[in-house]
Formats: sequence, C-alpha cells, structure tokens
Amino acid sequence: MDGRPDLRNDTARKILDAADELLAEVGLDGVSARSVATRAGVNNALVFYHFKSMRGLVERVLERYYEGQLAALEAATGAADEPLRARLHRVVDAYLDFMEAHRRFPRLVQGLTAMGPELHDLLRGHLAPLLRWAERALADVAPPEGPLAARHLFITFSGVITTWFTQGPLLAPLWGDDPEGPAALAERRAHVRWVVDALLAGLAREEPAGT
Amino acid sequence: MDGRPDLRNDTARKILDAADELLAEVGLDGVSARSVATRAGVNNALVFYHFKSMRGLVERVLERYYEGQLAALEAATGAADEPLRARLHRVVDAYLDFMEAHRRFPRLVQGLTAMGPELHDLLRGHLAPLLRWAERALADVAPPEGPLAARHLFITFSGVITTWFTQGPLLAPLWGDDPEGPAALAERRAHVRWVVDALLAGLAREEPAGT
DNA sequence: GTCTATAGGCGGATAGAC
DNA sequence: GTCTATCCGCCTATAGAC
Repeated sequence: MDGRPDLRNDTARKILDAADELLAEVGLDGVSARSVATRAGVNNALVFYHFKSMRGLVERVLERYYEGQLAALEAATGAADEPLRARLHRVVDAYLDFMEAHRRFPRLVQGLTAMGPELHDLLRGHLAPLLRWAERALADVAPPEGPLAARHLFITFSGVITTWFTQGPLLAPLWGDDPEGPAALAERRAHVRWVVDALLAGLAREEPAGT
Repeated sequence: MDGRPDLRNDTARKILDAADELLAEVGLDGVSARSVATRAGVNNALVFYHFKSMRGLVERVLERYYEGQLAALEAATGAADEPLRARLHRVVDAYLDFMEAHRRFPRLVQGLTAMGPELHDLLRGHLAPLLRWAERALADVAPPEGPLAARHLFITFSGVITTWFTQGPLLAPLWGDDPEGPAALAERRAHVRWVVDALLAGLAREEPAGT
C-alpha cells in the first residue's frame, strides 16, 4: 500500500481511469477525491484505500503514460540499417501517434509542470530516460555538446510536437479548422516531417564531411 | 469595478505583483486570496475590493504579460528593408528576450492552458493578435495554406522557445547546467537561431524561384 | 479605501462497522 | 474490500464598522 495498487483489482482500475479523464477535463486542482469516486462509480473512501492519497493517484496516472511513451519511442528506434531520414520520420511518427492516441497526456504534463516545484522531481524521474533515449537515437547526427547537441534537439522536437496538442484547441478555431480532426493532424504531421528534413539538411551542412 | 482597478493605486499594484509572483511559485490553485494579501502586505478583503474576484485578479496578471509580449514582437518587426534572415533573427531574439525578462510568463500560460476549458476563451483572446502578427510577419516567406503555413510555423516557434523555459528547469539538472544561468540561455539562443536558418533554407528550397 | 468578523462550501483524509 | 459518518482546515466572498 504505497500508492501502487494491484491494478487487476477492478475498483482500482476504475478509479485510475476516472482520475485520468478528470485530470484532463478540469486540471489537477479541479479534481477532488469525491469527483473521482463519483465518476468511477465507487465510494469516496476507496480512493484513499487503493491509492493512499490524491498525490499517489496522480502519480500512477502519470506513470502509465510515461511508460507507454518510452516504450513507443524505443519500439520505433529499432533498425539501425535503415536510412537516417526514414528512421527519424518513423520516430517522429511514433511520437505523434502516441500523442494522438493519448491526447490527455501532453495536457496533463503541462499542467503538472506549471504547478510548482514539489512535482519537479517526479517529472524529472520520468523525463530522464526519455532524454537518454534521445541522446542515443541522435548519437550519430548531433554533436555531443553545444547548440546543436541532442538535448537541444530533443527539447525542440518535444516542443514542436506537444505544443500542437496543447495549443491546438486554442488556436485552431481561429483559423476555422477542427483541431482534433484527422485532417488537421495530418497537416501537422506533414509540417513536423518537413521540420525534420530541414533540420537534418542543416546538420548535414554543419559537418560536410564525416569526421 | 469590473476587475480593472486603477493601477495608479498603490495597493492594487502591490496585490497584482504579489499575485504574479505567487502564480509562478505555487500555480493557479496554490494561490489564495489570503496568500496574495499576505505577500502584498495588505488586508485580505482588499483583494476583492480591487479585483472583484480571484479570477479577475488572474486575468489582470495575464493581460499585463500578453500586452507586453505583443508590443515586444511588434517593435522587433519594423524595418522591411532589412534582409529577411536578419529580420527573423531579431524577432526571435525579441521573443527570447521577453521570455528571459519574464520567466514566469510561459509557466503561467502553460498552467492556465492545462486548466480546463473555462479559461480557453480568455487565452484565445490574447493569442489571436499574436497569430495575426505572425501571419503578417511571415507573409512573404510562408505559403498561405498547408503544412508550411505561417500558423504552423508560429506554433512551431512558440513551442521551440517556450518549451525551453518551461521544461528547462526540469531537464537542465540532468545535464548539470544551470538552466536559469546566462550561459545556458546563450546556448539555447544559438540553437533557436540555427533552427531559424535551417527552416529558412528549407522554405527557400520549396520555392526555388520567386512567384 | 481599509479594516474585522464571519458565513457557507468543499477539500483531504480517517475511524470503525460490515 | 467496501461502506457511512465525520473531523477539521482552507477557501472565496461579503457585511458592516471605521
């Protein structure tokens, strides 16, 4: 009972899913134990029985997403014999696919990040493996240090991708498109691929002959 | 008394500044009228006297930032005789300068965005002029529609820039640099400029001869 | 404009019966 | 594991004296 309940338990799952939904709908502090329990159709006290505290509950929701994201990205990294450009496109596609399938995730992370330093360690713990993955994946494209280092490219790409999902609902109505619709996403995907290509070309120019 | 107090009033200013600080420190729901009043050194009830409600207070804080940002970007757009690349560098520098000078701002926006749809209209109202500005500023670089349109470039650049400020404090300790320090910012600035150049080269390739 | 006092609601969390 | 009942604290907001 450390906030990691047995998820084969049906009630625990229902609570977790309800919390997940509500976090995206009303934000962290909009969510109360009562609202979660009601949405899940279970008793108020069970939230604390299964997850110890509200914080524990949120941590579990977050955990599920980050594990999925890392797995998705690692699965897309495979085949080292593949041409670089195609490989990066696949990775970026996997990133977009995951966000599309879990639209609540970027919003949730965004909310938690902005919420004061108590949560920073938690988030950092999940971010660290992602950063290491990026540095591995970009090892032979980006220099190890300086403005073109993998870490900068990682921040840049997560910015380019997640910002669309977080700001999209705000901006898209301004140009009269449904931001959640497949057409808008397809266009964004094309944009991101184009950014990949442009940055790749830029990197190639930096290092005209292989070192 | 519509939540727009006379800011020549000293107490109103103190409350506004205190709210600004606290919003960044503890997030929107971490801020209470009491905490604001205490930080400002004034009485609890004065918050409501001057700002009508907590929501009104937050709106005023937000307003101040967005107005400043738009002004900064517009000021940097001037001189149309300047070469395109230099002009864009200046704009991007102005964007980064503003964020550097107001580090709380991106974090605040991030938090509010993630906080449910009640605030979306408010944010949209501030975002709309920025989007219009971007479309004007990029009018003769980007096509009016499709994946390379100004609106995509706008989301991309605001993502690249703001993500550094929001995620930086999380990530930078992982590579042992002070994210708030001038060295880290200078490196990021170099990165963003490089991204501008790479995307500009990409756009030039799309349209080999001017239409 | 500024203060005190307080109403009234909702929050997390626990005790203890079943 | 699940339920009822409850404690206690903090919140926004207002009334009314000064």
